[in-house]
Amino acid sequence: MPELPEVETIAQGLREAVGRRIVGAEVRWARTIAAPDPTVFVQRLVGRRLLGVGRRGKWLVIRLEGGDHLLIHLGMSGRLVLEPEGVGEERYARVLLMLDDGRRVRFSDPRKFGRAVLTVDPEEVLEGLGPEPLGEAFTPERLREMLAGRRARLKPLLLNQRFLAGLGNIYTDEALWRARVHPLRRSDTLSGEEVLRLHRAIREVLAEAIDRRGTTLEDRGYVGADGRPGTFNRELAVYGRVGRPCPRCGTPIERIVVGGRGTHLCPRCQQA
DNA sequence: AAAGCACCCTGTACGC
DNA sequence: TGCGTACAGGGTGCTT
Repeated sequence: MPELPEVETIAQGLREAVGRRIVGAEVRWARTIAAPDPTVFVQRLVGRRLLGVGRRGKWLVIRLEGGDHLLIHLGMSGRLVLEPEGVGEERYARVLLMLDDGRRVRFSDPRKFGRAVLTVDPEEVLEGLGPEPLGEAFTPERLREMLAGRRARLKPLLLNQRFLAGLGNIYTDEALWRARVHPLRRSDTLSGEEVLRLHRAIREVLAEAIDRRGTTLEDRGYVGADGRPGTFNRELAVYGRVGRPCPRCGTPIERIVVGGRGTHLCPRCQQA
């Protein structure tokens, strides 16, 4: 699933197309377009030049000439690929943007959970998001305050985009493992030392994953905008590694369900 | 505020 | 071989 590092990787790849003009657009699955109406969506895109590509949490923010912003959330199975001219059709293509150099931006999404929004005011979509985990404002002290003001279990809290923007199931489990805290720990019970470890773990795991261009699991197919897979899966300590030894202590990794989400942990390193 | 659940989707795994 | 069913998962919305 595309989480912060995957979306960041895609944003970087998409910057390749900055300066190009959209000469055509096609919506093949109307519900992928959250707003405006798909017909209006296409009308407003065509003729616009791409001015910049950014990211906020798991949202991709594409700034367009004329003041519009194309926001894209990849959901679970979304891919955004900048493809050269002459590439064949793809079964799961939901939205296509034709560029003036012949290339196309293809938004593919087998499970149809992804969404695109065209808006002049991105804040309208993004304002509810929590802080950027890699941003300057996300300090250990800030995290301490955030955690102290809540009393939820860590795992669902870290997955909550209104609390912190960008973590998904993979990096939440990896960060908790690195910090050596249990996913069921209540947020307001962490010691100062544990908060520091968690803060550091979140930032390090995300930064390393960006360096590796994200995580591509064998059974799922995330790829960057250039079509290349990420390699952070080689660094995963717990996610999808049930029964395999903890890289730190050798204890077999366990899987529990928290808030309906599969959750991976080392029962020895991460004591409840 | 926290937590549980249904829902949106479909590929895959699994039992028969 | 093929069918039915459960499940995964990000996010939203509703209910308790």
